[in-house]
Amino acid sequence: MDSLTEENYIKSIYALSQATGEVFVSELAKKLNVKQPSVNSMMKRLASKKVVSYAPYKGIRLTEKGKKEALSIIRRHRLAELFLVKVMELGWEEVHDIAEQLEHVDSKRFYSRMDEMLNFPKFDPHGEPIPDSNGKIHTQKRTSLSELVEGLTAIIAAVGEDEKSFLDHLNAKGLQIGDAVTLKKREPFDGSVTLQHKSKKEILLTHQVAERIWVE
Amino acid sequence: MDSLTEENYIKSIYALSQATGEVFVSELAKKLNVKQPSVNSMMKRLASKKVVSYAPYKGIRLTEKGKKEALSIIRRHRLAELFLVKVMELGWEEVHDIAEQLEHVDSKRFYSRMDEMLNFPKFDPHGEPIPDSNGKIHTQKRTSLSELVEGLTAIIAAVGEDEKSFLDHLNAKGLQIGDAVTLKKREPFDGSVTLQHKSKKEILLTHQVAERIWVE
DNA sequence: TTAATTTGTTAGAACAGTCTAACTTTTTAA
DNA sequence: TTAAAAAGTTAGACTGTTCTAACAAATTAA
Ligand SMILES: [Mn+2]
Ligand SMILES: [Mn+2]
Ligand SMILES: [Mn+2]
Ligand SMILES: [Mn+2]
Repeated sequence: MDSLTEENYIKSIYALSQATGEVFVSELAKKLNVKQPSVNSMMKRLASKKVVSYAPYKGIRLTEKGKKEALSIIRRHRLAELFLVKVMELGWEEVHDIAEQLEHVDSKRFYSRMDEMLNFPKFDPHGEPIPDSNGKIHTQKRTSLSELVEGLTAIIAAVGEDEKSFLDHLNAKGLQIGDAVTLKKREPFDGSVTLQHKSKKEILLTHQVAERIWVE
Repeated sequence: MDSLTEENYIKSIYALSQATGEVFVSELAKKLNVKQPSVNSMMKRLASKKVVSYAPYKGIRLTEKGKKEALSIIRRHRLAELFLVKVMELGWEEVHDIAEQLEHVDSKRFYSRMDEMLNFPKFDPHGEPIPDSNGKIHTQKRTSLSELVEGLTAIIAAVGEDEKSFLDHLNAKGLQIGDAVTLKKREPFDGSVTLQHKSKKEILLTHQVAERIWVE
């Protein structure tokens, strides 16, 4: 079994290596708020556990075993988030921090009951896919609001971040998963976008925000 | 804030010092499955945090601050157990181990939602009282089945243990909180008791089991 | 009331996880 | 293509938690 600390490293390695298949020590250190030598010694440990493969001065990659573990942690995190929203009626902006803790609870029963109560859900409250119990995850590629063609209407499918401050911002703008929005105008100067929302209101988002909203 | 390890020490000190107000190093060591010197150094740490008061070779006692912290942990544990039974429909025999983990989750919202969903409950699934959010707990003294007068009928109010093996045994005997039982006979030789149960069945319990069942 | 036993303490080591300082390798830019 | 900057590594120290070995105090039994 992995310690809480090891689980957090594994999860971060998975997240940061999504694009290229590998992460660098410096990136991991920044993400986890530790110094590089800490990452270094943890990589030795995880390599000896066959969770990552890594050669000095080269990028870090998860092994098959490591990927399995990562997906299992992500599954627990996302199931927990959805449970907190659907069953416990907490806001989508407040569940991430609690799920960071619940994901480390060691109990098959706890998670299988969540899964049942939620009727084997496929997406978390932020639109992220929930890996199934075998670690299968279907990642469909989505368009970001920052690249949606002007004049088109699309449905908000996911948000690329679940930090409270970002979600508070979306709450303030009145945007939620599932909402239909029409892209009225994109400013060429700064990439900010004006949306027509079902609420009739016009909503202005900066590029920084728009690029974190995925539509279908 | 206390670490998980510190919280577990505090909870055990509270439990073991219930009767006399103090615990001994040897008792704590046994309960926590550590050696005496480990307890010793943790007591120094907790004393410096003003959580316990303790002088070398004397018993260990919680300070007022320590008692508050203990009751807060116990509240979280028991709320979690009840939540797991009532909301998540797990069995009373399987919730203790999960609650051992959930009690360390740091989130007021998580626990206040549980409290609301359960309608501010007073007892956990094993009949133990749940301290309120100010740390008030009402401990009523109860009679053990091992000292109930022959011929009398009483209601099972609580069980003095929540280990899976013990509760599995009660499940097998068909006993639950709230059940009415009549004490038919107590064997003078070994203290075992025969009960008349609402299910019509006669149930035989050893003294060891009977003394852990509290009735009103 | 002395001796044996039990209980508690100190000293010192170990492991997980982190850090700083110093050094090496790789990458980037002049 | 060399020099500066960035990234990675090693060594060594520190904290939290635990252990074993050795010793001291308190309790119990002879
Ligand atoms: Mn999250
Ligand atoms: Mn999420
Ligand atoms: Mn319990
Ligand atoms: Mn209980």
